[in-house]
Amino acid sequence: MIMKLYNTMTRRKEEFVPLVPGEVKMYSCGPTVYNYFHIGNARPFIIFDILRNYLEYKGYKVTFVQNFTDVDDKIIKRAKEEGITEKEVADKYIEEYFKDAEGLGIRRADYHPRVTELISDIINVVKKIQDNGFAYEVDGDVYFDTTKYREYGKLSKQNLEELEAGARVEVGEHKKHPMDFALWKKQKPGEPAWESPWGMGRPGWHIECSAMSMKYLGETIDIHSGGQDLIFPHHENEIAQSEAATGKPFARYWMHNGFININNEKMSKSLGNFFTVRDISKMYDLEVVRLFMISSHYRSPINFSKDLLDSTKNSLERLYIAKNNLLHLLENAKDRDETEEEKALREKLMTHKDKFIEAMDDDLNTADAVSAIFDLVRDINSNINENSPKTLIQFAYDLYMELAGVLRIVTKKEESLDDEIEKLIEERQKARKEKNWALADKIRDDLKSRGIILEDTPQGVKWRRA
RNA sequence: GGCGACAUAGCCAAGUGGUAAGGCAGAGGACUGCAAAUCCUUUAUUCCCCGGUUCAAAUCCGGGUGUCGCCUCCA
Repeated sequence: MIMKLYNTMTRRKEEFVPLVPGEVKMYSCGPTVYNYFHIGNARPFIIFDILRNYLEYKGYKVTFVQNFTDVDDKIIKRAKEEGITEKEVADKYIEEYFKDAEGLGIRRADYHPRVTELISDIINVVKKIQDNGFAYEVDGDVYFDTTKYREYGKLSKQNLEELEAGARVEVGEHKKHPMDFALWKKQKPGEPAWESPWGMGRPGWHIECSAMSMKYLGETIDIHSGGQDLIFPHHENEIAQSEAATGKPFARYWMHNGFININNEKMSKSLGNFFTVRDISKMYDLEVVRLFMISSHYRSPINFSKDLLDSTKNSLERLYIAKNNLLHLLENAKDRDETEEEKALREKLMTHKDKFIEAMDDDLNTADAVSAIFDLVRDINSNINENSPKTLIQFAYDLYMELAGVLRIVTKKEESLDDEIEKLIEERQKARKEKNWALADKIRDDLKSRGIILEDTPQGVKWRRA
């Protein structure tokens, strides 16, 4: 079936048909690496990682690019504060990005370009724009001339006059129009700079994404994504620059995720409701955060709180218990032919996969996809037990892991126990055989206080971590 | 002023014309030596309010109300 995606450009769900059949080229705006990334940054990283996975699951060859902005005012400021170089700041937080991203189950992109590595490519794009008559230089700064680009505002559905009314013009800027923006910024004392046809300077903020997208994916790409706040001005400017440079459409589908609020308020440092993923990782397994993010639709605004994470943690627990039950059943399963009824069960379980795919095809409705997994889990729990044949258990397990794998949840393996605890469990089993319930319960309570929960099942004792 | 989003049970959240998914929390039951896990039952005559269209609306239209966001760095 054909997938539908909501395209910000047309404000409609559209059938997704890539430019080259079977191949998808996607670019997602990445972090400015001056700090640990926060829970709001995490949302697009997770969502578009899942989009990428799902497109691959559907059989597309996906090329995915996500940039690191490693030259920018915030990085320069940070470097000055800490008395280290801009590169050291960027290197550190790129490394930290990968740590947190891995915890969240986010795969690395095919390319993670850094601005400082592509300066000459960026300069070339700026030159092209200037050669095409869409940019002008004023004393070492190069600005994009928005009045020359007739379609300016097509993504955010604004026109120049309206924008002008709300615009703020900084003193000392030499722009011809308030909405013009810098492609190249003249060096200021003490700032990192590179040689260019306009003298020493550094790229403006928006140009890097245009240059990187073109370099790794070509002049027209399939999907460009990011947070809703990037629609204007960042993505609007990217479109203007790129199309002014190439004369070709820049991206065919624009996808934007909704914001995360804290108690219905925007997260900001001044309100003191700012959470980095690193902070959260100290209290929760980050897989909980991943499940939380995909439990609602990516375009809806969502609230974030500890209570919501606690609730999600319990949901995830249910999924893990189901997985581990299947593994446990598999260990001692009987080899025998399936009955007609059991064969019919396979069909029933497959209906959940259909629902899953239908949901994902509908503009990445992960909330519905997750509910399909819960439906599958319920059917598995109700119908598969210690009497089920091995082939059926394996089938259920594989199906479950296939769907969970697309979302990259329920990925962790069961850990092993240390010898001391193994011994206590054996001791308890012995006590139970002798009907020494007092001792058996005492051992169970002791283990519980050490974070090990025991369950007595028809196939013997099972354990899990609290 | 311009552009836009959201409002569904105690909480979270799908559904967007055909009679309210799923999760968490709670209650009752089955199972168990007792638990845990699991399963079953139960929790919205109703989807912010008021009109309208329709055989039929949470879903479409009009008008309100409330909350939030972008237009300035921002996911």
